[in-house]
Amino acid sequence: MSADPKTQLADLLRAALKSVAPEQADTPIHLERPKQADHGDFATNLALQLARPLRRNPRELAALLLGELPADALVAKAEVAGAGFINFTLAAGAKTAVVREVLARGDAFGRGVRKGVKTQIEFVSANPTGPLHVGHGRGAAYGASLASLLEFAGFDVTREYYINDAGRQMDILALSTWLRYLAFFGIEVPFPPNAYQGGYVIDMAREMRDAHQGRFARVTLEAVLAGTPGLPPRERKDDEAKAQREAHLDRLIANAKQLLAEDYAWVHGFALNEQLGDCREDLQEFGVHFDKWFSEKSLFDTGLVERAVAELERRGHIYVQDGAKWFRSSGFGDEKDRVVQRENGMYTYFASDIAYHLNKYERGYDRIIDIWGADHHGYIARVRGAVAALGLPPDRLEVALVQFAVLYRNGQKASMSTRAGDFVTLRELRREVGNDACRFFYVLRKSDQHLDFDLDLAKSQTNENPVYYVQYAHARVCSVLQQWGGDVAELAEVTLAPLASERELALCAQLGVFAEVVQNAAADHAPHMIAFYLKDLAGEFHGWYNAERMLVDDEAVRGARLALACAVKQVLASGLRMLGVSAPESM
RNA sequence: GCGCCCGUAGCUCAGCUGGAUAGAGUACUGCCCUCCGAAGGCAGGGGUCGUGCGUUCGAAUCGCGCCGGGCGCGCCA
Repeated sequence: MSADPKTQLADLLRAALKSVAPEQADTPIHLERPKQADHGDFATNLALQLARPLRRNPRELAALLLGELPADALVAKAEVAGAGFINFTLAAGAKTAVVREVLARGDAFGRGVRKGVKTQIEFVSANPTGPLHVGHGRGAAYGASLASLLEFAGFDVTREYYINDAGRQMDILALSTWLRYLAFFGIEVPFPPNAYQGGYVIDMAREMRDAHQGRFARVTLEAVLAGTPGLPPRERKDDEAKAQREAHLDRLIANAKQLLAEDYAWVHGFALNEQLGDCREDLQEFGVHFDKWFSEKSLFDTGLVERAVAELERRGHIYVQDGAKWFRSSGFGDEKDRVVQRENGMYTYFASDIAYHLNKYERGYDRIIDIWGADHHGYIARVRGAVAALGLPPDRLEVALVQFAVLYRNGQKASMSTRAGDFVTLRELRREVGNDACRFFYVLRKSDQHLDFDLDLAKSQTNENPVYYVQYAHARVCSVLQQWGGDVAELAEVTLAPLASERELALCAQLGVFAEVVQNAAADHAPHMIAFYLKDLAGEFHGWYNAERMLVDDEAVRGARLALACAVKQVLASGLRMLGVSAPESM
């Protein structure tokens, strides 16, 4: 298979460059697609770049380069323009050739060849303490799309979810569930305002009661509350009151562990499994798949957390102060040092995260991509620092930040606190808007850009969602092909000479950039570029569709046009697939 | 206070890593279904790219200073 026009042109230019200026033969050759049609199909600023080192007029250099350009059937016209650009117009045959290539390669068209680059992507990783909300949804849609995109670009991708099953938040969930459960047996412990308020907690408590009756209720109100500092008045919002509420909660947890003894692990595990199961189901319905669910707790069970901290210590990056162990992250680009092991002997979340990243490296990934909420950006320096301190190459670790989605309802910001139980869940959103619109909408802007998610708009005006525009183009092609009724496979052999109108050639050019868009989007971690590309491609198609008929009597014209439409359909399907959006045959 | 992100059409956003006359969608105006799907197309108005310097052949894009907005700065996770 011949190389694509862009590489061929670059080769021709390289040859010309070598004879015009051998000493500058390494100058990178940049070819771009001009915005204006009369600037041809490709343009290069090579002469402008050479002007400075060679101390020569750029237009003269451009003319010299053109003089030395080897003749090739690919190029129909090449001319010097503007300040010293060289504009190329391709032969019509070179432009339409992409149609045959798409039809020949099918799903594989546009795929990159970087096989063997092991890439791990970790995303969502929400605490399993309640339903996923709209913010998690964005991380899920972004991560899943990026993973598919990288895979399409040729990387060997593993998708991973990190389960925070070892921390205080899980204890709070277990406690919350237990307190709701106790209420069924007349033990009415005042429900702490900083425990999980959501109705799903009561549902879990009810399940516990139905399955186990009073097994976990052989306690008294006094015993549950023993030693707690009590709750400050609701209206108090000062730091002291907050600290007291947290202390109250911690004491309740301690009491629960003591009173339930071995049953505490059961309650904890029950709540975890319920929420994790719900989360998995939710993501699966959303078309988001994971290859591995990695437990934070397992890092403790296998002793990796201990080993990671010990390794940092061995390398001299740990010191003790105020009874706690500190990692000297300030020596690795962080703004200050961080605690890894508390005064009470407990490891911090940071410690297990160091261990987790050590584990990722030990599994031998070439690229490790973490997708975090943008509020974690202050966390990057310390994790990267820890990686470096462990003697691992920090360049392999890439962090992509996803800004929160801010919900608007009736023009008002909607609250999204999980603990308050007042938020819109991903599941609710999916049911209202549909998975396709949801996935597309989420990746329609750069991930590090704030997303104003207007619920009313997304719910009530689904027909205006751009996803339908792209899907409609796909369905239209399917519809025409069906009415034609011929053998699609034969279209791959058809002569493409009848494709000559401006619209048809522009459409071919659009198909031709697909592989490039994929590579750029992959390099930038930017699946939104795929979404925008699809919108553009669909737009070109709709315009053409309205201007020309495909099912005409002239067999040659009909064949060529159907072949083009078929190629468009293929690329639309490939792109939509990357974004986790369906490509319907009819709608 | 320090750090990161952002400021482009009335609104929501792109802008291919420095290129030629800054683009879509939406909204507004006027057209196009006896015609493969009108969830579509065509045409039109709409801009000091927050702002001021600088870097160079050339800046929405790179650097610095302001102005405005978001987020983060725990022995929480």
